[in-house]
Amino acid sequence: MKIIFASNSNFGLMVSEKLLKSKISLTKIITFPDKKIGRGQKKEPLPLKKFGIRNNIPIEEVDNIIHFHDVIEKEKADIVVVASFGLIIPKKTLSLGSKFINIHPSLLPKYRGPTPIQTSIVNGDQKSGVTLLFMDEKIDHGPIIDQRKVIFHQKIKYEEAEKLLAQEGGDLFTEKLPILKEKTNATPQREEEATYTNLLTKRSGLINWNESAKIIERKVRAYNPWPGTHTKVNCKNLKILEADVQLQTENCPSGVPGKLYLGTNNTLAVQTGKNFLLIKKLQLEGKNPTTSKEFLQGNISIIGSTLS
RNA sequence: CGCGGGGUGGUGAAAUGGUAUCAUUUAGGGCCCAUAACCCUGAGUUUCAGGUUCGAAUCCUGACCCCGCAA
Repeated sequence: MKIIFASNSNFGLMVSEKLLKSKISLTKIITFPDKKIGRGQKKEPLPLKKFGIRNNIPIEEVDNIIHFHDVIEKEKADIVVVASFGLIIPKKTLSLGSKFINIHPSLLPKYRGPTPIQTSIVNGDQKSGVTLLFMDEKIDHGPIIDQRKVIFHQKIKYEEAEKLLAQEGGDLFTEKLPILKEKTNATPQREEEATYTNLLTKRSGLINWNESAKIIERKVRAYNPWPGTHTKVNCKNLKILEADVQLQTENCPSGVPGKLYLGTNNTLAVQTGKNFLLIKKLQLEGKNPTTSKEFLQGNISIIGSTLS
């Protein structure tokens, strides 16, 4: 059976790794061409391409939907698996005869769109899941083959959630593969329950200190490593890598949101719209990541200034 | 050659040509019912290779490494 795997994300990479472990052989991987990346603008193959090379899976580098159409037309694969591919596949391509299966890291119809994992963490969901569905021309809209739930613990971070969901997604696909050949039952999504997620930008990670510490702390977990949660101190970029919420008692001093205090155990505490955010790990522009305790050993004078 | 910051005790930072300093750490001692608190004493550092200089962490050249932005 010919299976093509199309993805451009780390999630896709992890799913394909899981499939490899489950002895599912992919006929071809479709991913974006090498991009200029990092300092120095060196061209670097995307992780999924490297994965393909390592495991002797043919790669097709595709960066537009016309080229994608041609590849699908030529290959005549039985199944095309798509996991956060980044291009919207038109009906013309979907009706070429291959079965298009999407692995989406949320419990559809909740969290359609590009950032389901981040959104569920920001919303404080206790559980999420992964959905296997047939694709149609609308985004994350097709009939559902099956779903798996994944429990999110209290302090789950993006990368951990992504890994859990990718593994569960790989398992789910592996399990359903035998019946995908035949006529498969699939349940249409309940349209009235659909919610959508938005694309994140670098700006999404800019912290608004008027928000509550609870929300900011969730964003710290959801948005790292990208776009990262950042703020400015003395005109320099400061990334918040790890944080906690500290409840504010009534007799605690209360200042403008963004103001820095010395917290318990020599950590950095920031006044937010509601309660304090305890910064545990941070990174100043041009510097290595440090714990806030270490950071304060040489930067104690920062206490009292305000983040913006 | 996309733009930029940086490399100083184990860790985080000062010192911009003249005795390398501070915090933390660590060893020992003191105080105390007790302590991660407080006091005293000690330990430990300029990434590497050249160059300029009476003298370099500091200025110049080269190498290696780390990081922010942008993509």
